[in-house]
Amino acid sequence: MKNIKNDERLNKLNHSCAHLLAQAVKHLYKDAKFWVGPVIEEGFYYDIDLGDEVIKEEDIPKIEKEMKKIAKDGKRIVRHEISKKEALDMFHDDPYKIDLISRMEDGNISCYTQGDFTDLCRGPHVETVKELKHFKLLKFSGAYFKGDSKNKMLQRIYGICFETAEDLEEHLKLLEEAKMRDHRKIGKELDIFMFSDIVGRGLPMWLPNGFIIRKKLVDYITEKEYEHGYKHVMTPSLASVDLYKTSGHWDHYREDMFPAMELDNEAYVLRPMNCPHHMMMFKNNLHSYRDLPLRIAEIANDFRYEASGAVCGIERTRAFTQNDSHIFCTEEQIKEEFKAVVDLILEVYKDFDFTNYRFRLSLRDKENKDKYFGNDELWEKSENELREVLQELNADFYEAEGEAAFYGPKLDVQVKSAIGHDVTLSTVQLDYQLPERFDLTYIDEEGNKKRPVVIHRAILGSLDRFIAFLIEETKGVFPVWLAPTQVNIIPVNNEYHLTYAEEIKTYLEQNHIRVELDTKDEKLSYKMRESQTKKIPYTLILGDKERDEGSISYRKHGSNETIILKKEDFLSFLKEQIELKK
RNA sequence: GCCGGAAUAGCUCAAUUGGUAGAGCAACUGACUUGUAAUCAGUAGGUUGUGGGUUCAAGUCCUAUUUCCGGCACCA
Repeated sequence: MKNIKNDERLNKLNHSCAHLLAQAVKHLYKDAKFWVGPVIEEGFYYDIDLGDEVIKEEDIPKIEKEMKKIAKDGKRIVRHEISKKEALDMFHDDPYKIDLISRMEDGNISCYTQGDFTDLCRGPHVETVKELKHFKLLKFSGAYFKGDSKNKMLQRIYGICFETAEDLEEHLKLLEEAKMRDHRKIGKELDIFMFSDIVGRGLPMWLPNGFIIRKKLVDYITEKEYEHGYKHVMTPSLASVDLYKTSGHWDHYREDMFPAMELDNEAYVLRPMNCPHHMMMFKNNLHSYRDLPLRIAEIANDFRYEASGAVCGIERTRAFTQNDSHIFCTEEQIKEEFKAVVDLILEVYKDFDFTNYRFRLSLRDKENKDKYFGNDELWEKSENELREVLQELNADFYEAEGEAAFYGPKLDVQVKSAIGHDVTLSTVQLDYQLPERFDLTYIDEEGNKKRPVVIHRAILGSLDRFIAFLIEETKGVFPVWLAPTQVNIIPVNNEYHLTYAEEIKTYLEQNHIRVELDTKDEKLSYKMRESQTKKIPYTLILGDKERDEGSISYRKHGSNETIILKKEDFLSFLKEQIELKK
């Protein structure tokens, strides 16, 4: 999909189109006041204050029509520079513009005028509105002023503009195709998971197909972690409120936890994360510096009372499973351990053929320091440490302020979902705070008590979200080792070939292949179609020929080719693909 | 949580201005006995998310509520 922001010409077109949108809205809503209308990767938007009015679905075509009308009229877009005082005069009755202007420096304030509409803007813009021919308004919604939920909600309209009709059409087609990849759609079609109103919002139930995928992923990552020196543990899905008061989570996230279960003298909560349990596990022993790094891992169920508007399929749920780990190490070991985690992430992504991801160095918001534990010095230090490691790894990354955890900075691995959500798949976090709060210590070479550092990390992140992404990347065509059904057998004729088909089924089953035999009284082509739409990796056709020579003929999903192999050769061919990930 | 929208058969969707809820696929039954993406015929399937209300009459209008969808905010 085209990134509008990265293309100079498209950038101009879309920015100008945002002005065109504003002008059209001004024609239709006399009292409209405008906040900002930036270009984004997906096109542009404009945030508008319509007083008590809100944009409705039926308003969008009207606005679009007015935009076309103005564009056809073909006014020139004229730039003029004004002083700060002139700007303040010009927009004296517009609190939004005054807000912007007051934060600008005198001398380089520019405006753009097209016909009866003038907007404060840096530019650049296209020459005339006539150039804005191939645009579409895509969606609309409320959006908080300055992105703060304490502020008033403005009306936001999204759109996109292209140079040619073909480009626009192509883009709209891609958007449609992306919807077909939506994990919620495929998850339903392939019976991977389900939801139920009466079970509750955001609580996924994994159907047999989904369970196999989860189990295989758990086996995979557990084995991999053993290879990398992790020790797996198991801890309960709830804990006393005191535990979270100690960790600080109670103060920070109380509202986002399921409410406490209060008993006579006790109070428990469903756990929203596993760090505190693992901290206590570390504290269970006296540790020598020789024990470090200690890598405790768990496939852990967690529960978060996510805001109703945040819940999204299995991408964001209220009950989920983390592939979590806490690495307890000395300060000297941070870099090495951090690097090892990044290497592990890369290794895993390679196994899944993931290439569309970006590293994000998530830093604290310097304007809002009270949101975070710890002092400036420690934050500077840990942020620098992560940055240095990334540089040493030659990793391509971007920095994002305000994305850190309250206890430390993070390296997040960001991916885009089919419908365009920017989500975190994997994360590595550096933490000096929880060891302090839990008073964790180890004994160093000189026999002194020292404070360890904790690296929090999740590779598959939450299994749920990981599977959501996996579904969208593969379009439901899972690699053989993960596919719920690996082989589907279709006898040419039930009367003559069923016995042989059953024989092959047993043979494969005894060799741990997940196999189905389709005995339905339907045409071969009908069954082949079903086998393909269910996205089963291999479909076997067994008839006279195969029975007589003890062979199988298979067709790989998505291919038209039929290949005949001895059953033993087919088995080793399958095994090869399955073993690859172990 | 906030703004907007939606909810009809297992699934995907129809149903003029309020006037007897339909289709395709799936399921089931029967016929056909088939070599690589849909064989034919029949049967069954619904308190239109839920609760109130308006009306002679509500899938359709009003209201509350639940869930879902598009964004915003949030994301340990």
